[in-house]
Amino acid sequence: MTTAETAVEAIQREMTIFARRARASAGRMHPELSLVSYTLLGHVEESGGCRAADLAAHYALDKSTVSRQVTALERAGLIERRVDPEDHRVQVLHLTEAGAEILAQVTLSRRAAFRERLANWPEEDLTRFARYLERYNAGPATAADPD
Amino acid sequence: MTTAETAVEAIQREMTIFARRARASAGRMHPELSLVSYTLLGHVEESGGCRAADLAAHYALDKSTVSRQVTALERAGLIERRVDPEDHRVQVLHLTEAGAEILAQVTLSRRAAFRERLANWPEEDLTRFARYLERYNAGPATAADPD
DNA sequence: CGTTCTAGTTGTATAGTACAACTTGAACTG
DNA sequence: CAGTTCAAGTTGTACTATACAACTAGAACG
Repeated sequence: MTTAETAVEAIQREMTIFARRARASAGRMHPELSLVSYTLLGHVEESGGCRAADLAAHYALDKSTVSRQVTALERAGLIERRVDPEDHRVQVLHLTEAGAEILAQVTLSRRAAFRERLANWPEEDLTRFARYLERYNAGPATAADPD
Repeated sequence: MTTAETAVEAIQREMTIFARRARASAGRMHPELSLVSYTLLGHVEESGGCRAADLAAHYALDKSTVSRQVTALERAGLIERRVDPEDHRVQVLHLTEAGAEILAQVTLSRRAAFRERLANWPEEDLTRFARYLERYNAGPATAADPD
């Protein structure tokens, strides 16, 4: 086996480990927010207001799933739905103040966890690792994400 | 923000993206095998026969969850339970021939997917990326995996 | 013995998901 | 412009993975 093949296997193995851990912790990421609702909330913030259908498309989720997540986030007071005056079928989603706060808080606590985990890494390794991950994720969707 | 902080944020962001994709595809990784059952099956193979309690401990799953997964894998004919003659409470799990075949096949198809995704990477980047992932996963369990 | 520990199963509940059927509103078309 | 088709969301239903708690069966210990 070539060096490159060995490396690919190691990448596969480590990505699988990470994916498994991710899966295990996704539901209890934060008392307030699961991994899914965190990412949805984050997208609503970044986009500055988007539709449920945008979330479904972006995250490859069924519209019914998004509908229920949105319902839950609204019940929790983290987002609000504003009916588009141009098209009454559309609800534009916005963070509430509470939603923005929680999102910021969760982002900070996640960041602190990552910082801690990466605390002893030399800067050069951090930047290279970040570049590799970006490159990996930017790749075409294949069975390796992480199928 | 320092360069290192920027890199940590990028790592967090990319790991979150990966975790979300992992979660989305974990259930439909392969017609035969979900991500969880794949890893369980892999562990049974590596260990050369282990108990359900070992799997639960290793993957931080409840014993009831493992019990049901094992039941499903047995129903599918991929593993068999052998009652330990020394201790009748214990069932030692072994791959069946079919289980070993399916596991090998899934491993190959996953490897092919990773290979394809990483096809254009220079060997040096592959080995460095692999080292970074290993180092990341080897770190102490924290909220960043990927909590 | 009988108490306590261990391995695993089963009952029950919850979260997240998909698919299908439906509702409502918009847009297009003869 | 009426009728059809398209689009955005919701709701009904079902399934999977999960956890926790209660239980069963067997082992160990004293």
